[in-house]
Amino acid sequence: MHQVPRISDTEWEVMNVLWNQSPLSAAQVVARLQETDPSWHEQTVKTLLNRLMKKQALGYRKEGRAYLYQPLVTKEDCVGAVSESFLTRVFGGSLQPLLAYFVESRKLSTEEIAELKRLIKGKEKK
Amino acid sequence: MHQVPRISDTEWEVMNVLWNQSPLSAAQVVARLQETDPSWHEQTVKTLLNRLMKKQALGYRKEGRAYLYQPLVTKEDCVGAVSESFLTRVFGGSLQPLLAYFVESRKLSTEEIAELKRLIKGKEKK
DNA sequence: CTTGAACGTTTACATATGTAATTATTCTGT
DNA sequence: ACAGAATAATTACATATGTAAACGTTCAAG
Repeated sequence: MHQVPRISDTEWEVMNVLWNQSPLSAAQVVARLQETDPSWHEQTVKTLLNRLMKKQALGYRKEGRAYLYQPLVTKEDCVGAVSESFLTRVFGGSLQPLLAYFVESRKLSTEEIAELKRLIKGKEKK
Repeated sequence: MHQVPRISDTEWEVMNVLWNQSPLSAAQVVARLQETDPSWHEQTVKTLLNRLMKKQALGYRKEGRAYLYQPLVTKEDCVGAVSESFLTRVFGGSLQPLLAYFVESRKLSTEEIAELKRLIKGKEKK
């Protein structure tokens, strides 16, 4: 588990695109983001890409005129870091209250419940 | 579910103290925080209390020379807001991956597993 | 009454974040 | 070779955040 840079809310959206597929050019990243939210501004995305490079969260290779960006940190590592912090801050570090909260928080489909049971069964085995 | 102000990481620590017990004076809040982390600085806490008041997250009543602070927002509302944002940002809004991640992330005691099953059973009923 | 402790208020300051505009560079077509 | 389009780099700027110091006020003890 490597140490990961702190990634802000909007930066997460950019990273999510690149974790989903990479490498991508800036224009492609912009296009992906605009698919779900047309209000994304080209320059804003460029700024975020640059900041993420400074943080060593992204790298790039030149491809003609454009850069192709790609993650230097895994999503798993970042999810781990931010989840840990979330768990600590909001639920005092105790897993049970967190799980209770989310399980209670919304409807779960029958399949989701089945899946969850399966997961728990897996833990039990150990 | 009221709208809640955005509460930063360090502000959460202060709010947690006051959600746990209130009203408390600034000095008492400082003391509580220092119990778990002696590096808390008096002035830092005062600043955070002030910012939280500006945000309408805290209120106070005068008690002689000192203020007694108390939350104006419930922990439930704040947990709801930040959990929603976390779920969206990190797990694309899907509950199942989040639950899977946390269930897998660490050991669960037998009791915790039992408790979890109970929760799930409760959901099933509906 | 004066002084210091206790408490709140104001000011400080670097870094982070959201959101871009402006500028520089470079490929590409004419 | 030059102009325009596409990119990246630089600069901008308000607000948020972490972390306090400095200042003002007031109560309490001498």
